Amino acid sequence: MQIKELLQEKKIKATKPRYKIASVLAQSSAPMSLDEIENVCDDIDFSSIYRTIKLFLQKGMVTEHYFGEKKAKYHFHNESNHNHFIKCLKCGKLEEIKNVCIIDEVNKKTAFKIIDHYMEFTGLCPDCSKN
Amino acid sequence: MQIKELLQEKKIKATKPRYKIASVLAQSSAPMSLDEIENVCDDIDFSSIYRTIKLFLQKGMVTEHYFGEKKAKYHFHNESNHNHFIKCLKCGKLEEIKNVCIIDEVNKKTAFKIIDHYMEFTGLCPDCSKN
DNA sequence: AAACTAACTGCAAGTAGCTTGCAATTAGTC
DNA sequence: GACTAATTGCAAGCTACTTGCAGTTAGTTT
Repeated sequence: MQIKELLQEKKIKATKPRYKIASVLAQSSAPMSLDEIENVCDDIDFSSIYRTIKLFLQKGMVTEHYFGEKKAKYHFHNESNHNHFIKCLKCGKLEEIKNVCIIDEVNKKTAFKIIDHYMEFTGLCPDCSKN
Repeated sequence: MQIKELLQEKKIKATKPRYKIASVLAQSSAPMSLDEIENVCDDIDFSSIYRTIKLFLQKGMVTEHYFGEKKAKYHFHNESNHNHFIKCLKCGKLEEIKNVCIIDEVNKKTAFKIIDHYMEFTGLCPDCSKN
């Protein structure tokens, strides 16, 4: 789906900053922090990036994660992307894990009504486990 | 295991602040933030709590988590505790999920060598899903 | 297509949650 | 009980957001 149509669908006024931030996030396979977005969009003020991301979060366009760090990272949300990542202890690389589903098992173990979930795995990527 | 013996085993000088912080964490089933610890240990300076927690982290006595928040929470680590939590969207209550294991499945899906993992589920606890 | 206006942006100042330097204090050894 | 290296409290500093406000802009109305 094109960014323009997505913003229309979500009833978000399509300003230049929003268009650019959405494009950058949509094209990044790895979750990005606010200042990583700022580095790419150096013509946009940090506070505007911050407010745009908050808006995208409310609209369900991005998800927010803390990969064992105090800095939040944001990931463009779509059907094919299920928000399970694995992070390399050595180089910090984040990679998505697809088709892993544990919801049914968790549902059996708890009386909570599960609405969302998030998993984080840490290890060594193939390159780092060699050396 | 007694706190005193644990500190000895980890070769940590058993000062009063450390003893108290370890006791508080060991007795709490829910992960605690630094200022939640400070509220209970109001005679201990915040910076000492901070440094003690960093030490406990290095020694593998506690684990650090961000439950979709920018504030870190710390959880006493032991064999019976496997670090999978579920958080109520409405009241924020955190509850531990036991005996959920997905590591084998993730191992099949990725070339990473998995060293640690962490899962977070969000939903409504039984009380909150009633109202 | 120019005027209108409600929403958005940049700038600057403010806050929360950590993080560190240093002098006074203390646990564990001698 | 004296010694000393490690730990603590205090205060200052830093990082990552967060907010108020006046100028600007997208989308509608004329």
